[in-house]
Amino acid sequence: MKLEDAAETLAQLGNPTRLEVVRYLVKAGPSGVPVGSIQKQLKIPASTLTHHLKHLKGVGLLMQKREKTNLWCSINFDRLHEVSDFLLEECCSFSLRKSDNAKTEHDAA
Amino acid sequence: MKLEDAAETLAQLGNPTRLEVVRYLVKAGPSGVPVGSIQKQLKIPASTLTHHLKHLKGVGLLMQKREKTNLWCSINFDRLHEVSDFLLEECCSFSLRKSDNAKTEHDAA
DNA sequence: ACATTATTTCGATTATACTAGAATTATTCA
DNA sequence: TGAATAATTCTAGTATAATCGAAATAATGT
Repeated sequence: MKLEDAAETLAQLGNPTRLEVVRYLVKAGPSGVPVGSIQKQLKIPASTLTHHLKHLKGVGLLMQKREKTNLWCSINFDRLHEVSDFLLEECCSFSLRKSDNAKTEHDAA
Repeated sequence: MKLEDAAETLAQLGNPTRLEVVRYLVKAGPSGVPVGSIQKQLKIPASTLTHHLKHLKGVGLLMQKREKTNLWCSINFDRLHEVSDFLLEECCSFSLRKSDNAKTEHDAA
């Protein structure tokens, strides 16, 4: 995952309303929920919700499929994994040596 | 970790310049690097860098300690873990069913 | 076609973020 | 004290984001 993509995805997750939506969708599982259910449950005005869903879809975190009058929303779990992996990849090489202060490998150029 | 805190932290990580700084600091390891080194390496104007460092410090991702004329910056690995854990916690209950997820009929309209 | 329900677009307001040059402050060392 | 280096504050221009009501569109069932 490229840094720019990771940053963009993290930025979209970094909004309390959207993160709440994401959490709700994760709990809903792979089958997802209709837009209207999200709206009623989380009490987000319809136009505001559409706005945020567009953002989430834009970074590939949200998948949608229409069924009758409802538009079902579900989380792209793979994408969510990619992002958290991006953060973990960066720090896991040092996470096992958190107390190791002896080694210094900063390159000053 | 509270949703609001996670959102705020993710928002700070969701800026390309800051994420680049974070990546650089992670690579530098626990001992960290002076502000000036970050500035030269990543070619970020000093005032811009200070601005971003303030943000990262504000959400507890950055630790600083002065030594002589240099202000050494290092990543708070625990904090970084907390954030990625927040994302993982939300999706790990479904992470074993990723193939289900991939199979869902999602039209990329 | 018409009514019903679901969702989106429009539009306007308000707020916050990014950027970076110039001036300033802070720290150390001779 | 004065010079040198390091980092921050000040300031201002520019851009992007969040919010949500009202109107419009889409899809379905009768």
